[in-house]
Amino acid sequence: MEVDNSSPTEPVPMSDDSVNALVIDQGSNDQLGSHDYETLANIEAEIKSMNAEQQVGAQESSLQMEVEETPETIVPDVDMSEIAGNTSMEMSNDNQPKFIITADPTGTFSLVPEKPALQKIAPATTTSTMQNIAPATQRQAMLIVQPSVGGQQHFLKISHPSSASIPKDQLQTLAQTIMSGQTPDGNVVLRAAPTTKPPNLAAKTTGTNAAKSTQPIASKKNLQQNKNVFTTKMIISNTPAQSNQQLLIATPAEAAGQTIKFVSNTASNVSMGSPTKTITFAQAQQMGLIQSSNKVQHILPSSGQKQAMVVNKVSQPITSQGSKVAVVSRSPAKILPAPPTKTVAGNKIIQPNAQKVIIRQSTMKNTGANNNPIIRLPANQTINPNQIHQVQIPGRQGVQYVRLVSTTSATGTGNVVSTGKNKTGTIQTVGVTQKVGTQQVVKVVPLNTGNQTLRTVAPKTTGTQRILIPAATPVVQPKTNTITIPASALSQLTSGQAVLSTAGNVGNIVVLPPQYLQQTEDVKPKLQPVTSTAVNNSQSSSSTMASSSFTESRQSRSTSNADTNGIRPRKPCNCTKSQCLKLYCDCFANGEFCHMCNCNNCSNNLGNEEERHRAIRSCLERNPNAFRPKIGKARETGEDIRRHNKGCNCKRSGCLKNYCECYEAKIPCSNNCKCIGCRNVEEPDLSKKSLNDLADAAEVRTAQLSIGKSKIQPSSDITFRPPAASNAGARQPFNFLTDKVVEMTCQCLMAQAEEAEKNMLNEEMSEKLIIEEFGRCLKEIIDSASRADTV
DNA sequence: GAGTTTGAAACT
DNA sequence: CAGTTTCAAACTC
Repeated sequence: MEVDNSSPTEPVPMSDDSVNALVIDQGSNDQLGSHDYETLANIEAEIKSMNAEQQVGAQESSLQMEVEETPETIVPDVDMSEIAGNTSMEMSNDNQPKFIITADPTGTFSLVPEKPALQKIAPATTTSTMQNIAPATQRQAMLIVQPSVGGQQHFLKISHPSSASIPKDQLQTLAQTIMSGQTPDGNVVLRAAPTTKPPNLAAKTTGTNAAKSTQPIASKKNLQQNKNVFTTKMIISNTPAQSNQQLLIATPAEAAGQTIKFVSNTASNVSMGSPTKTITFAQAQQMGLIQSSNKVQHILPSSGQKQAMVVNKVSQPITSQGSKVAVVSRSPAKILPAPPTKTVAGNKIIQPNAQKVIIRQSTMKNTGANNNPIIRLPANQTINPNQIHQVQIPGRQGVQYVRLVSTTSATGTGNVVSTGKNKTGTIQTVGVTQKVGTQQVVKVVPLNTGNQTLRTVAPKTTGTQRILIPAATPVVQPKTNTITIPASALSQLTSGQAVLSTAGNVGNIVVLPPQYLQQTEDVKPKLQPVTSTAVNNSQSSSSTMASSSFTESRQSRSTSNADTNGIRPRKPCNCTKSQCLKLYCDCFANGEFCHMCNCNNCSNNLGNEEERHRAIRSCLERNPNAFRPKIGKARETGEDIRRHNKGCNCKRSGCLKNYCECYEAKIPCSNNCKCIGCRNVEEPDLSKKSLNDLADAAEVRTAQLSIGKSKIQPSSDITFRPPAASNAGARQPFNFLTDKVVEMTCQCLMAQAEEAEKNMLNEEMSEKLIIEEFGRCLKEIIDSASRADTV
């Protein structure tokens, strides 16, 4: 899996034995400064005594974001009105789906519906889960950036659960610490340090934070007046090494107005009306909440129903003290296709009415009935960023196809989006892949059960952030299980394919076009892409790419097609008649939307979703496996080999041109193939080599004897594969008597005859030599057949 | 870039 | 299921 290594820090080695998908930078010295701890502790103490504020705070904003290191969020790329029918300009609309990307104590990330997640951090609705995650003694503060979009005035608010006041200087210090990821005394603020400690033990940890309370700068009323509030939450724990520590760096708002709000994250019961401080954007900048314009996420008011979202993370200074910085700058993501009425200027535009996206670290365990499923990949498996992974999620019917997106951060995380269908409807999942030592883990969480698709968003020029917003509000609390993807399953995944519907034969398609992948030039993959022998199960055109650099290849190929946003199509199609709604179209076949293609009359886009879905259903009716990988794995001679599931039917290309799907996938033809005159055989095949030698000998002799012009091709280029045979009986020697073999055998015999004649041998001796030669040829053929039979 | 070849997909 | 047609990619010039 390709990793976006834009993080300024080196990844921390991950433990192999853990299910942890991600290990976040941690260390004893990776802590908040004492000053910050003091500040935070005070804040936390006040948070304890507050409960409702946080809920209100959560509800006030219709768009909540907790931005953390490498979130991959997907937002509706077009027509937001279509997605969120109930999304009004009122940003306080709470009907919008909200999701939180969480990370459990072990570092496994997942995207979960906001509601349950919020409950976990909202003490007011005390539940067992919540208590488990946010104990009353837990010291956490939450920083919420809420851009007020609907109103005329735009504020940057810092609300604190407590009514007590926070000295301005301390508030500034805290804010700076949070936003910059670095404390005034040089310490680096790290994201949660995953430990094996269960979340509910967090309260037992002794924190040293001492935060002073702040004076509210904005009232809750102000918050409510701010419609279209964009909220970024930052949860800070008092102890960095705490298992449930959550430190999410808020994304600063732009002048459009945001609110930074401290809300309680504890379960304490305190009356509402938590004070909120409201400051202007300029004030915020002054205070250091917003560092600079180019590092600030801009959120612009929506001017229409449609909206796009570009989220840009706050640039975090890199400490020169060797400390680790968990939060790094990210480039924005862009919703695609971009609404025609909107232009994304630079990388800082966020159009409102977006739905809530909360990215936070979770304190949930990664196993158990109430947890999100974790897909554990074999240690020797490498995740192809563009590959579809077939996942069977317990508790759900059908197969989930998970596509790993190459937005991996320095910590080796990436997100996964999938959709599937069960009896209750489509289940969309979002997961995060991470690499722990040699093991990769994908945690999958269903997004909703509605019959709606996820939208895609393309990152802008740099950065790996994605926004994922489900179209439907209904959310099911996922059953969390651990799923292991065997190597064989991985191998059956097809790169270039997006998420597909599953068992139901029909279903939504969640498309995560590879061209939307992060394509930072300076980013070096951390999780190495598959090797040529691994899981380059590419289909059709995509398979021609070297599997070891699948993404890069595609990128390099379409560099000229890169738009201003750096979004490159994986491989533009040129369909003219199929409307890109048939499998002729590679984009469609790969489950992707056409983007920057050269197709005519294209309907493979969001604007024709209905038509597209119909086409998908049609394809699935014809062939339920239509969207499944064509390249699978077969076990032969004790080892897994890749092979075309269906086999090719080449007749004239000799399976040595890219017309042949096997050849294109760089795999030898197999028994599944019905090709004629196949020469796409495995090189080390001894049987083929024997025949090759036979042909070689024939050619050499023919040449030596100058017997006309041999049609035999150079021996080095000749390999034979017996005619297609799907059963063992077909491996009989006579099946090897192809025309060419016969021809070459005759050449050998003729050469022998010529030689005998040349040597002036008598007829008897000549016959003897010829017969002996014939015997050798037959023996070669038989041996080849017997050897091939064992393969 | 236009025309040809090729084989998968779609159709009958 | 087999034969034919359609289609778009691969290939050639």
